[in-house]
Amino acid sequence: MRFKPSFFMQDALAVAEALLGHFLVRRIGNRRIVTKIVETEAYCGVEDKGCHTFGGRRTERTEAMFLPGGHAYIYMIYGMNFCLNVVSAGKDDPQAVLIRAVEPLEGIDFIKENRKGIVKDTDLTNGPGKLAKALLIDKTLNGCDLVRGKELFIEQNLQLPDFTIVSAPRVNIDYAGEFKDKPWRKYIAGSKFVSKP
DNA sequence: TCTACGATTTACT
DNA sequence: GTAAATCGTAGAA
Repeated sequence: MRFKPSFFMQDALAVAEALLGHFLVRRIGNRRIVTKIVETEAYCGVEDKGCHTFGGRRTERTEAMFLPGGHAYIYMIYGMNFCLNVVSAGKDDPQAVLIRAVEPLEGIDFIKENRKGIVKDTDLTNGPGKLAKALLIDKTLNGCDLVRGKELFIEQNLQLPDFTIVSAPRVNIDYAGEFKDKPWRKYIAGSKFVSKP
């Protein structure tokens, strides 16, 4: 079952926590990958020094973050990896949630083809660049609709179990000054599939 | 135009 | 533990 668009209109911090335990689905032709979101990071917009849109920066790269909540913001990092973000809050309020790690549920064979050489199941999708590669996510999906989309979308887990949410500082944003220690990384306690336990 | 560097991964010591 | 890989983008010139 899909979320209502209004689910993504909350601020990034709320969406980062609310997405945990729900499903990220990728469809390519008749192949299908289903994963569970286990780790996220909130990037809180113009106020947040760690965010690409800090100070209202609006460039070609960050344009997708200005879309209404529920769209995808995908960018290349270090010349070799892509990162998937879920745009949050309203139009022209450029916040986003970075999907840092997911747990493969369905289509693991397909994921293994995309992640050649990786043997351990827990190493397939435990990092933003890794999961992008595993789900064949690249810039062609930038700006796509994760609420109504067909190739890449988010589904509600109607049997969401109880779990504890751990808050921790975000990763690799040493340049963010006083924002670098904010506990805006969120993950499911005890999950074997998070990037940094 | 030109330059520096990053919301990372991987391999190697 | 450290470092290389690798290139689009932001910001400066």
